[in-house]
Amino acid sequence: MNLEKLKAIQEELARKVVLKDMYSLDEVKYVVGVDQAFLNDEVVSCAVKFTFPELKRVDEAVSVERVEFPYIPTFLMFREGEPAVKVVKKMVEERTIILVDGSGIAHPRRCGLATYIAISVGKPAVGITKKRLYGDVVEEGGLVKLKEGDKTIGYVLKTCKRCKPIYISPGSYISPETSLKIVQMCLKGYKLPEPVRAAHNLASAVKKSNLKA
DNA sequence: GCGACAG
DNA sequence: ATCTTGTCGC
Repeated sequence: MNLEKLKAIQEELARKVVLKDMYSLDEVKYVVGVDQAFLNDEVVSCAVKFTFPELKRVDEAVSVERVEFPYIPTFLMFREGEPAVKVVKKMVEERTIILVDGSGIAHPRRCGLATYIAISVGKPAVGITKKRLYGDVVEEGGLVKLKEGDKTIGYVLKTCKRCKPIYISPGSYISPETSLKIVQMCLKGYKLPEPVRAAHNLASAVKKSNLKA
C-alpha cells in the first residue's frame, strides 16, 4: 500500500474536523466506549454503552472479523477504523459521546482513530491513549496540555496516584475542554474512564472465550 | 543519519 | 496490541 496516498486521505478527513461541541454536557444522554483485542489475523471489536452522567451500563455490541491492515504508527485508523465503527453504530443514538482507545487530533495530521470514528458516525468522539503520540506536553494554569504551537490540541491527565497519565484529545464535534471534562466525569478510580475500561475488558473476555471455542 | 512512533 | 509469574503496595 502507498502510505503517501493514505496520508492524503487523512489530511482530507482532518479538514472536516469540527472542534466545537455538537451539544453541551448537560444534554448528553449516553457515553459509548470502544476498544479492540487481537488474535492472529482476527480482531475483536467491542462497544459498551452507559447512561450519562449516571454511568449505568445498559448495552454492548461485539464483532469478530479478519483484519487486513497492519499496525503502522499514525495509520491506526486504517487497521481499527472500520471494525470499530461497525460496533459503535449499533450503540449510538442521539446525544451520545463516543470514547475511543486511540488518539483524536493529537496526531501528526490531526486525524487519529477517534477522528475517523467521529466523522464516520456523525457523533462526538474523544480520543484517549496511554502513551503520547503527538503534541508538546506543556503545563499551564494548573493543567497539563498537549499543544501544537499556540493551539491546545488536548490534555494530559493523571487519573490515579501511581499510574502514568493518559492523553486526551477530541476526535471531532467536541472541544478539547469538553473532551477533558467528560473523561473526568467518566472516571471510576481506575486509569481509564469506565466506558473504555469496560470495552477493553469485554474484548479480552471475548477473545479468551474464542480461544477455547 | 538519529530519534519518535496510538494500538 | 500480545507473550507472561510473582510480587509490592494501597
